[in-house]
Parts: sequence; structure tokens; C-alpha cells
Amino acid sequence: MVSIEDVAHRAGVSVATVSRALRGLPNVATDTRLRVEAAARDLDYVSSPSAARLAAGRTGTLGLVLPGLGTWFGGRFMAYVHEVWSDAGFDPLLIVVDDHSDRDRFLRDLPFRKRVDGLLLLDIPFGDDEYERLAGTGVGVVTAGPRSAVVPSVGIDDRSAARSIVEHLVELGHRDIALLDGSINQPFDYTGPNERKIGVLEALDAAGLDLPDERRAETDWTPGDATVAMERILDRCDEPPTAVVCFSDEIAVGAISVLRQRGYSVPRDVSVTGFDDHDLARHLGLTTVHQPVATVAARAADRLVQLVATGESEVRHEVLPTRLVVRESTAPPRDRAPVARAAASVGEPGGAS
Amino acid sequence: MVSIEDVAHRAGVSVATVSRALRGLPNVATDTRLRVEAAARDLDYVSSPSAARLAAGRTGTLGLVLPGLGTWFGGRFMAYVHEVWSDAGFDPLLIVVDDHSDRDRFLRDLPFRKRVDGLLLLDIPFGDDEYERLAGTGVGVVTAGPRSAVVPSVGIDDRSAARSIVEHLVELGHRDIALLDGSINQPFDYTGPNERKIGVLEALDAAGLDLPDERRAETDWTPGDATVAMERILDRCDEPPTAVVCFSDEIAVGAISVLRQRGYSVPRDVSVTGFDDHDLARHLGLTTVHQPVATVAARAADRLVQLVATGESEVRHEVLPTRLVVRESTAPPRDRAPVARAAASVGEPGGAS
DNA sequence: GCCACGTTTGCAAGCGTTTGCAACAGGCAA
DNA sequence: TTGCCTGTTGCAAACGCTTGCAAACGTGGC
Repeated sequence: MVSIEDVAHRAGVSVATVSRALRGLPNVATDTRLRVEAAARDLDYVSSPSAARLAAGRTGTLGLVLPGLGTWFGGRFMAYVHEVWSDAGFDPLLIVVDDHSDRDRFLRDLPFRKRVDGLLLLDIPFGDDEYERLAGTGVGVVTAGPRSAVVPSVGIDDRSAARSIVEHLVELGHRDIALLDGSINQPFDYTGPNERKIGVLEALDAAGLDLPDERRAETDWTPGDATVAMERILDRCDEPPTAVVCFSDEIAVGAISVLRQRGYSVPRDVSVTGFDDHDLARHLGLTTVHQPVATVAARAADRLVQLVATGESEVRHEVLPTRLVVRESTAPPRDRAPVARAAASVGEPGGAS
Repeated sequence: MVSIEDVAHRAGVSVATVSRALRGLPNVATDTRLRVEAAARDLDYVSSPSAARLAAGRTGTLGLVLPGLGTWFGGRFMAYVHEVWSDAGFDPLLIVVDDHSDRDRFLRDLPFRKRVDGLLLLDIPFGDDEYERLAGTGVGVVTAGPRSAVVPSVGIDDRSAARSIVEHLVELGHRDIALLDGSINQPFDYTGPNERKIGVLEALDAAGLDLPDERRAETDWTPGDATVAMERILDRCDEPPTAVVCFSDEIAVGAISVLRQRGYSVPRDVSVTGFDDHDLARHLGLTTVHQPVATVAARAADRLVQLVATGESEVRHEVLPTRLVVRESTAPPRDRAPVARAAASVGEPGGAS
């Protein structure tokens, strides 16, 4: 293994100079730099991150703390963050905080100590004192989603986004609206979903509508579980709802599949809305709220890089716009004639009744 | 920052003993170990990975080289690998090799040197000499997908999986089969897709069918591009195909959306098949091939861990089973009556004509 | 021709571990 | 009692870099 010392010998300078030259520090004469670079190239030298990190006292690593990569959103977010961080010369360290015990352990053990220079917390809310505890370890902290007084954040306005979905349905004339919440089995109230819930309730309230318990069910964010939840709602209601609000596009797909199996046509009998604007949503004709995952992720990632680099400490909150995207899964409710409970149209993928 | 030395003082032993005790090495007396552990706990000590790595000459990191995290498959794969590796105490390092220039640069610069102990190559095929070059850097190498004589691998039999899809269509009576290939804009022939192509051609051949150019188009694996490809096929063919084979479920969704927009009913007018068994495939009623992403990823990840730990060098190839999953997007072709070119049924998400 | 000054370079002390080797303590057989 | 062996421990040398400080080296102004 060729080390910095070998390069120093070959270039006829000290290791200190090699270090400075190769990292592009300013106080190196141009011809020296050239000579060093040539030597490094000749020897095919690559520097050892471990050694550099130890010596410099930085980890060159940033932590991304998120609730699982299983969802479309989580995977996407991680991809964008990765890109920004690698470009900035940081290695990402993934920390999955999936349930309550994960969260407790995370907070108790602070498992990122000596491993990261900064932390990006996605959608996992903490109390102010908990943020203090995290920041108290000396790492920079930025959140994507949760807003608090102590750490900067980047996010969307989940509440008003959710409101706009419901308003859309109300405008179409819906009054019997059901909610497929995403929170069961979840460690805690993820900020986003929680805000969405509030938004939905606000909008319903403003329209003079209510949300009886039987028109509401919780899911674990997977389409599979969404089918169970949708079935529960249908089983419990005398009249099916005319519209179903879902907290993610994936949930919406599950809901739609159940509705169709039961012989309801979407959107003729029941309108369904999603949330996210999943890659497939457009091709499935799903009415949803577009949220700029790429931008949120990139901005948050970048903010953390800046914070770590400059040590700036301004607690600024960035809110990125969402956009209601109306597609074919929503329509005015039709007159409440008895629903034709035909068998699901087998052989029709996502097929209509 | 509390260091190993502080712990040593507190426990009244040398740093060497602390190091050994905390790592669970055998040659430490039980009561010493206990004393050390207590001291470490009292001081809230965590060891510095950088220092440990430098001293031990290992990086504690494994590299995952893949073509992007954008697809469902990529994201999923990465998630499972991450889980296995963190449990084994390794940090994953993601290296995205997205196109030809990425690949060249990867091979030229070997950017993982001094950064990883091993490399897991997903679906990016190299020549034997290139594998030699990679392994020549001293890191362990395992592939997921490509098979070669020099490195161990884990994968599926893409070829026979693709064959089974086509056989299914042939059995249903289809003779005009189109192919939505996934390879345009791709850096190179990803192993999987390439094998799938061969499988499709083999099966068509065996059935005495051919695949004229106009019934074949390439996509970049996104549903959006799949729509373009599907349109191209429809525009070029006098008669539309009665079945469309797609190289991923995401491509299939794009294809279906175009078909429906053009007024074809799936599967009544055209059958469509996917590949992967995407989370949503079930709820979309998509006929596809299930491939065990979780198992492939976990096995491959684990194989690399073993290889790095033990230095074993057996080149074994593991092939995991796939399974044809017939759902509602395929059916026998209907008689070739002129197709009713009705307008797309607006308001029907993925709606049938 | 001298001095002060800015630029470039080298010296050497870390950074916090791991690990080969030697030392040491007891226990046991001779 | 002595010697040997096993099981524990400590010493100290790496590991390969970064960086504060001081020295060396011009340079231009006087």
C-alpha cells in the first residue's frame, strides 16, 4: 500500500506538503503542487480516509435517520440525499429508526457518536429537549419534516396539503368522506402524517362535515395493510363513503383494489385520493398531492452540509410548496342509487366494474 | 471526548486490556472484563471507528455498487443489504454506477480503495479480467446477478423466468407478442435484462413465433419512458400486438396506461406482463414473475460478509427460484375483430375501456 | 546592502486505536 | 524447591494522516 510518505519521497518534499498540496490548500507553490500531484499519480496514491479522519478529528460522515427504506418516499429521499452528500465529499450513514424501541435506543445510546459530523432527521419528531440532547453531542442537526425551535428544518406544509385534498373532494360534492390514516404500528406520530390528519379534520370541519369512527381506519403504510383497513371501513358502514382520503399513494392503490373487488367503480361510485405523487401515480390516474421529494431531500442534505462546514447556527425553516394534482380517481359523487354489487371484473388489472 | 485511555485509568488497567476486553477477545480475565465494562459504562465511552480502523487496517465498510436507487428493485435491494451489513457491524458505502462513463471511471479509479473491505456488485457485469482487477485491490468481491468464473454470485435465473412469462402467453394462445425491453440509455447490458431478452427470444422461437422490430421497443426502466415506447409500438404496427411483455412491473404500468388511453382494454384486447412482483403489482392485478429480492439481497450481503471475515475463496453460484404469478392482466387473446377505438374512459384510474 | 515581511516548507506532535511480544503470576508436576 | 506451562496483562510500536509552529527563502523598499 502506497502511503503519503512514498509520495513525499518521490516528490522530494515532506509529508506535510503532500497533504496540503493534495487537498488543495492555498499555501503551496504551484510547481510544488504539480510535482506532488505527478508523484501521486505515478504511484497511484489514494489517501486513507481512516487516517485522515483520525488526524483531522472529523468523521467525513453524515447520518440520515429515517423510519425505514421500504416506502417509495423513504427510498427516494435517501437516494437524493446520497447524491448531495457524496458530491460534497461525505459518506452517508443510514440509521433506521423503525419503532418505539428503536427510537428510545437511539436517544439513549446516541449510536452516531464519533461516527458522524451531522445528523439529518427525516420525519421523526423529537421534543426540544431531545433535540438539545442530540445537538449536545456536538453534531449538527437538521430535520426534514418536523419543525422545532432548536434545529433548522426543511419540509412541506402537510397540513394545508391535506386540506387541499379534502377541499377538492368537498367541491366535487362529496359529504361522506372516509380516511385511511397511516399511523398504526408506527413508533410515534410522524410529523407529516400527524399534520395531514389535522389538515383533513380542519377541512372537513370547515365544510361542516364530520368523520365518524367507522369511516376511519389506520394502516401501516403498506398497500397490503391498506386493503385490510379499507375492508374494515366498508364492513362497518351501512352506506359506503363516496370518497376515501389516503395518506399515501401506496395506501390508495390498496384501497382501490379492494373497492373494485367489492364491485365499486372508482371514481364513479367512490373517489380515492393519494398523497406523494408516486412515480406510478400518474399512470394509475391517481388524484394526489405532489410533494417535491427531490427538492426537500436535496435542500435538507445541503443545509446540513453547510451547517457542518460553517458551523452556522441560524434556525431557519424552509417550507416547500406542494401541488394538488387532479387525475381520474376523483369525480363528483353519483346519486345514491343502490350500488350494483357486481363481481369484480376479473381479468381487468385495477379494472373498473 | 472520553478516550480509551480514560477508561484504562478508571479501570486501573492498560489501554491494551481495555481494547481487548471491550471487543470481547478471549484472553481477558472475567473480573477484569467486568471492571473495564463498568468503567466504560460509567464514562459513557464509545470507541472511535476511525482510530480502530486505522490501527486494525480494516475499513469496517462494505461497498454496494449499483445502477441507481431510483427503481423499486434498486431501493429494495439496498434496504435489505443495509440491514444485513449493519447487523454484521459493517457500514455500507453506496457507489452508483449509472452509465458508461461511471463504469469506466469506476474501473479506472477504483474509488473504493482504502475505503472498503469488500464489494457487492449488483447487476453490473464485468469481464473476467475486470473482476480480477477489482479483486486485485485486495477486497472481497461478490456479485448479485452476473455470473463469472472468478467471483461468487447470488442471483436468479432471469432467462428461464422470462421464458416462463412468454410460455404463459403462448399457452393462452397469443401469437402477436410485443416486447418492452429495458435497456435504452443503459450503460451496458445489465446481466438480468440481457438474460431476460434471451429467454424471451428462446421461448418465442420454441413456439415458432418471431419478434419483428416494430413490435419491440426499448425503455429506460421508468414508467414514463415506457409510455413512449408503448406508443411507438402501437404507431408502428398495423395490428396491435395481443400481448406485451415488459421487463419490469414499472414498465408494465406505463404500458398499460397507454393502452387504455388508446382505448384498448387490458387484458381483453391486450395482455400485459411485468417482471419483479413489485409491491403494488398484486393490487394492480399484474401478471408477473416474482423474484425474491429480499433473499437475493440478504444472501449476497451475507456471502460477502463471510468472504471478508474468513477469506474463503470458493467461487460458488447461488441461484434462487422465481415464480410466475398469474393475475388479471393476462387473458386469452380475443378474436381479431376490429378494435373499438373508443376514447379513453376518463375518470377511471387505469380504467378499462 | 540591509531589514522587514509574506510566502513556502519542514518538523514533530498528535489523533485513538490494535496487536506482537515480552513479562509476570500462579499452579502443578517433578 | 525448581522449572514449566497456561492464562493474563502491559509495553510500545505501528497505522497514515493533519496541523500548529518555526524556519527558510526570497522579495521589494529604504
